Amino acid sequence: MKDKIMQASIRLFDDKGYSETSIQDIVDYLGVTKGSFYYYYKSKQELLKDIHLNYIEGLLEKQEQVLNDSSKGSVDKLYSIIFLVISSIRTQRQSARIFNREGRNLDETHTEEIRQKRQTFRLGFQQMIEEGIKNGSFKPDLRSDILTFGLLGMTNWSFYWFNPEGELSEEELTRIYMDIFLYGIKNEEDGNPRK
Amino acid sequence: MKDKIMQASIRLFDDKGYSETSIQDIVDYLGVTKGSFYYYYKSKQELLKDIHLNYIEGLLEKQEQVLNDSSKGSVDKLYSIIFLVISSIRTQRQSARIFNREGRNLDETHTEEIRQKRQTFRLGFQQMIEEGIKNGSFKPDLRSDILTFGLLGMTNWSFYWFNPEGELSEEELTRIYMDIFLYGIKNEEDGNPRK
Amino acid sequence: MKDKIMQASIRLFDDKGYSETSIQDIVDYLGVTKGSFYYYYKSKQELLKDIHLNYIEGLLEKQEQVLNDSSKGSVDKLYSIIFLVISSIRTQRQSARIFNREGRNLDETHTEEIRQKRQTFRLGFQQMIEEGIKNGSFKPDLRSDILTFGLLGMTNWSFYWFNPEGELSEEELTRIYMDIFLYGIKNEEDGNPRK
Amino acid sequence: MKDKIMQASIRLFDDKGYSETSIQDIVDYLGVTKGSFYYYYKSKQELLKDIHLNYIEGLLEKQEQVLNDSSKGSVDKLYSIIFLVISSIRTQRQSARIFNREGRNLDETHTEEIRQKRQTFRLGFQQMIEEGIKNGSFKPDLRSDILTFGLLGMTNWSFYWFNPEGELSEEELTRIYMDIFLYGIKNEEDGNPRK
DNA sequence: AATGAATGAGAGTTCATTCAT
DNA sequence: AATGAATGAACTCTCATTCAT
Repeated sequence: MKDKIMQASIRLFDDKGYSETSIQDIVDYLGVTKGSFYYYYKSKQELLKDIHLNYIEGLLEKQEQVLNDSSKGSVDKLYSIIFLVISSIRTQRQSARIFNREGRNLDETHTEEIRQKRQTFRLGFQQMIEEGIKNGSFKPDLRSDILTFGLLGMTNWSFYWFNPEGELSEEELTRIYMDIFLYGIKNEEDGNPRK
Repeated sequence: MKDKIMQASIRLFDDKGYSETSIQDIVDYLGVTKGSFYYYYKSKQELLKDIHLNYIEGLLEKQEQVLNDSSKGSVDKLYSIIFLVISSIRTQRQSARIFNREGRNLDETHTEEIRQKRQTFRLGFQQMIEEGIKNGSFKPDLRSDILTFGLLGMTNWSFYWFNPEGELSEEELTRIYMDIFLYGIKNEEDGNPRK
Repeated sequence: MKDKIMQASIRLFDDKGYSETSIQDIVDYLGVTKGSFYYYYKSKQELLKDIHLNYIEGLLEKQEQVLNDSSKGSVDKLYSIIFLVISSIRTQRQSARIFNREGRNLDETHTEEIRQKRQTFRLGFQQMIEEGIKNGSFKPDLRSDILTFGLLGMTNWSFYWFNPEGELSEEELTRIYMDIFLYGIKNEEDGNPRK
Repeated sequence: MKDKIMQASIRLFDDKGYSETSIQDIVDYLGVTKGSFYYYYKSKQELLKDIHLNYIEGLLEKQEQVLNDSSKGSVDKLYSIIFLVISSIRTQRQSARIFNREGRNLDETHTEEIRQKRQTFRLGFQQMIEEGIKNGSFKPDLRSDILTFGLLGMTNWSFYWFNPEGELSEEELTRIYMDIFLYGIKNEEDGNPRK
């Protein structure tokens, strides 16, 4: 039941927003009563916190696996992490959007906890890029911090438009992103190089 | 007064969220009473709609100027639009974040209107890229739609981390984004090309 | 209106108890709506606090007048304070009972404030008795503190049984209490003194 | 277990109040579950009723012993009953306070039963005083009813301030009360008799 | 142009109680 | 003898909105 409540809430929070979704909405959706909700969750806040933790901890775990995979080079790791995010759209889109939009509604205690895990993810990404720079995979003069923000912006934005059931597969999208990031979009053979 | 209400609301909506900000919060902030608010705005909704329209229409206008500037090549236009967005962070950050987060709270009538203007902006961007492909500035095999989403994701995300008062100027950030997008991050001189 | 709410609440709180009286009960009694209540009072707590302060401050004021009246001897002052309390039963019975029963439901901040004023009243009483001992009106070996508690117990208890509309007037009750306290109940002329 | 529930409840009801104490509070305090509570008590009401009956019946029993002790004169009986109440503060303070504060929360059926026993106690007290008047121990012109209310007020109030572990023993307090009641506080040797 | 009083619907939460196991 | 899941009614409080002035 506790899990059913969370699943329903994720759907509704993503759809209408955390504040706009009432406990009544959630329990109506499940055909139970408000008392039931409060049997499993101390408050609406706690539910939101659980959704956040669930999401970010899952993401961190998967990221770690990629980063610690010594069989992969930097380019492969980059691919894997981007793919990791993109492929999570299918299963985690709603959680991810809640994660990115509703953090403000967490209370102070959890805001900080979540903020730190979010940062851990970003810094893990960034370190991987710095490694790639050191080992010569990536250009030497890159701003790894900004590049990280840029990559995350690009992938995170995908949660708002990419449809994994559509014409483009997750692998293809990841490939396209990689091509852009690795080689750029400038046509060097147009006779007006670096115009 | 009407404008003062909007400015206060933008600040508060960005800070706490639309639903979490009460009319009382707004009028307290200004030291007036609720009656005043309703003298100028029919409803909270209408205020939100005005904030949305204000933002997107300003953006569209500026975009048009760039797109219609026949003195600029595709690369320059790309630079200008990215710079347009980045430099709006200083003056429009709060509006932009509200625009990207609170659209859900518009009523059906305005949802559609805003959605279309948002799309107009995106398609304008996309067309510019397609032109660049046609005229040989950009690589021929690019997916202009996805590239547009990617670029927008990158720039829009900047609203959440970039500090225009910080060590990095708006021009520098735009330059860095351009370098990444135009030439990529792969180090081709590492002896292991396209590893 | 604010005052009407307080008067209604005093009646209801005394009748059913603070916790057992809902805001709904109060506004139903007055034929208004819950919103009205919260227009005048920030919370149910605040209302309770106001009732407490109203009561104890009124009492302290009247006590001060008696204590500062230099035309009165100690016995007269004793009479006056007892009469003060007894005669307040007619107009303040409900407030007094709330004051004595519901202090627990105040929040910490106000608990302390009220506790101090309550103590001020008691210590004022006690000092008056000590004066009477010093000036020879009362017996020299009395425990003024315990006597004060005893007197207060006796008078406060009256709020639960004395009916000012009944056969006994306020003056008569005060007189009876005075007689007991001044001269005791023991019949010294019974041939078996101090049996 | 049933008794442990009652003991825990007495502590909590006295501390926070009947309405403010939830069944959950009680069972948490004991480390059991709500089901257990309802195995032993039909309802929260029933528990409150049991606490009331327990208290008043114990008191009545002890009172009866005193009243029926033909070896005691009226003054001794008075002493014994006051001592009975004062000494019950140590063991029964919490029950007594609940008894005096929470009667309102009993349902109609039990309100009446309790009211009658409470009255029986008071009338027993009063009769004893009337006997003392008849047999010449007490002054002939006393209002026994009011005197009884006064005595009870004085002793009952002690439940809110007297600390049996403090500097004053139960015997001493009773003695002080007796002195006041028997002989009064007026100093007859001050040269201004009955001033 | 602005106020202050009032509304009414709905929010999150608590809680005594029931019942199958 | 005791549990844990579930209920449903009631509770305090919030808030967008209205309207006479």
